[in-house]
Amino acid sequence: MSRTYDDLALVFRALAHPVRLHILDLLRGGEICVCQIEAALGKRQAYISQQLMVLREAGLVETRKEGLQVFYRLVSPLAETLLASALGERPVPVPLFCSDSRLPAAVAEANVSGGKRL
Amino acid sequence: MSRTYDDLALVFRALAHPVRLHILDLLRGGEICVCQIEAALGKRQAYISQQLMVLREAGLVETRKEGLQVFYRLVSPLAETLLASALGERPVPVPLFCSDSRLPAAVAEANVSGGKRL
DNA sequence: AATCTATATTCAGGATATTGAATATAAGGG
DNA sequence: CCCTTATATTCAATATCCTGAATATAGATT
Repeated sequence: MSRTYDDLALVFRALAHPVRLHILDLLRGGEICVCQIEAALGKRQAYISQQLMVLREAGLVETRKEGLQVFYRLVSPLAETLLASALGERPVPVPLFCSDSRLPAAVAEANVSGGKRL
Repeated sequence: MSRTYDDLALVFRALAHPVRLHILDLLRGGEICVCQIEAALGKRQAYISQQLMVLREAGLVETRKEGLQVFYRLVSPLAETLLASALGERPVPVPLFCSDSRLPAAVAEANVSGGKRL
């Protein structure tokens, strides 16, 4: 658990970008797919994908494919802790209109978009 | 308490450098002067001063002059929290060979040399 | 197979960060 | 004053990051 300053600097560097911070903040609520990130941020898809690549290479997130969609999730306890310190504790994400536990995507979407559809 | 992602990114960027992280880690033990940082890191003075300038401009540290020496201290609660998360809680700094409270420098130095990381 | 949809990659430019070298300032002591 | 010590700043070269544009891939659908 005793990382070098170099290792830690790499983590901080990955966090040192407003768009990446925004993405990570969304991921704190649980796994979501790229299209949802794209919708939440209102940026071009390719741009989002570039930032996601940075987060992937820094080891902060991992992916899961489901058909055409790719779901991202936080996998770095350190990053989660740092985000909690920087952004505040996030209330437990409670699905607003859908409680089907077989559909993490739908649940996440409901929370991301503020409970739009479904 | 609700900072923008841009504001937070600036803080993370200041932390995203191994030498600056090392300096900040030293400062967690309390106020120390530049010469001590220089000794602890074994880098050129001008280089240390450059990194300190970055930390100053990011609002993470402030200085106090005492004769020829300049003492630096952490002034950002957020940065302190992030450092604690990344580096672990620091034990209360107990001076090893000197308990003279008029000499924060000596106290800090004792902790610096006793708390090697990396 | 052709095509659509979701996501990823490559490329290039400009912007910014890094860091060594040299120099500048500021304060204390003789 | 001059000198020494402690620290800061400037300059320049290189490296890295940022981001738009274009393109590529992989899976689903017809």
